[in-house]
Amino acid sequence: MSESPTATSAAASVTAGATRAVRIGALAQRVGVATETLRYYERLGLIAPTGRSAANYRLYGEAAERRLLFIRRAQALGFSLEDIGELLSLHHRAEASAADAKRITEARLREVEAKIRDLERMRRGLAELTATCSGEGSAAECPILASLAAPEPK
Amino acid sequence: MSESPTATSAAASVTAGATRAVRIGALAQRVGVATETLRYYERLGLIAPTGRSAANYRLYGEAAERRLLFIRRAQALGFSLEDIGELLSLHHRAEASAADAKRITEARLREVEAKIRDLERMRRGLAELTATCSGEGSAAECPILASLAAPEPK
DNA sequence: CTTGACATTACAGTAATGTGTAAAGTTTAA
DNA sequence: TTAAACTTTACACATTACTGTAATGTCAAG
Repeated sequence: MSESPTATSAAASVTAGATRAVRIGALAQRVGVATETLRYYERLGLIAPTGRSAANYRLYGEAAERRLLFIRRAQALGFSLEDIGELLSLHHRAEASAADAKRITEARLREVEAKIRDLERMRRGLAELTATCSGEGSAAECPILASLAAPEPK
Repeated sequence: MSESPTATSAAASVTAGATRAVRIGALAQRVGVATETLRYYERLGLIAPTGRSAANYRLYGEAAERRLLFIRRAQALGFSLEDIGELLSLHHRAEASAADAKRITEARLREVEAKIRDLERMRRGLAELTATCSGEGSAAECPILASLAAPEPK
């Protein structure tokens, strides 16, 4: 079985030409995610192996790494995996329009801004509470608990 | 069975004295949550019925409503139900210290602030992306997609 | 007496993004 | 050759805060 030029052996030794197919573990390590995550992304349709080895192992080309980096950057911006799927599909459908990508991005921006406003409101409320409580004495005298229990939350 | 002064009939008709026990549906409607939510809170140990009717229905006194309002106010400030459980238990344990409530509140404040910083970073990134894309042309020319796909996310 | 609204318990499902496991087969290095 | 490391599939579990369902029992009104 050692003379068969399977893609696996190519991954391990051949440095020539176009393809350097790697298995899932190697790809996962390169981009810093778990192999299970890659299979999960595959189920979601975000990424697929280029092919399979003779033993049915997933094999990935270089495009896979770029695709995963795309996913990570988009995640860092707060896009959901569903959004990311759309962005990826726009990315390689030439007939897609830039307007679609812009629409998705603006929608996400509005969501992020809304969430920031919510959290700012919480932050102000929490800051007020901590400011009123010296941390001394019993819970019965604690202004934080009193404020939460008050009939008028002000 | 009609002359037995069950708590249920008391809830329905008696207006005298200290107790106005209500069933789960009435309490839920008053505070604007679903009955399933109240049973869920009970499983978490956040609230318990004052007693049970002859037919084993949950019966709640006035304290229940105040307790639920406490929960809602704390939720609005971003406390998890687990945190809320702690705050509630501090609230009615006289020997508890105000420092505990302050510690929980400050921890929550720090989490909220951290989340705001994350979201601010996302907001800036998303705003930059939307600014660079006119929305005209094909996806191939879209600076948003180009930026996400770029080897250097800058 | 029947109908409809309300209650009970126990358990399964949702959303989002993974993580972990079992049982089996494959590849690599010593 | 053998052991360690890797991969496969299919499925269950983690988190948070609920929501829904089934099968059954109870209560008020007409």
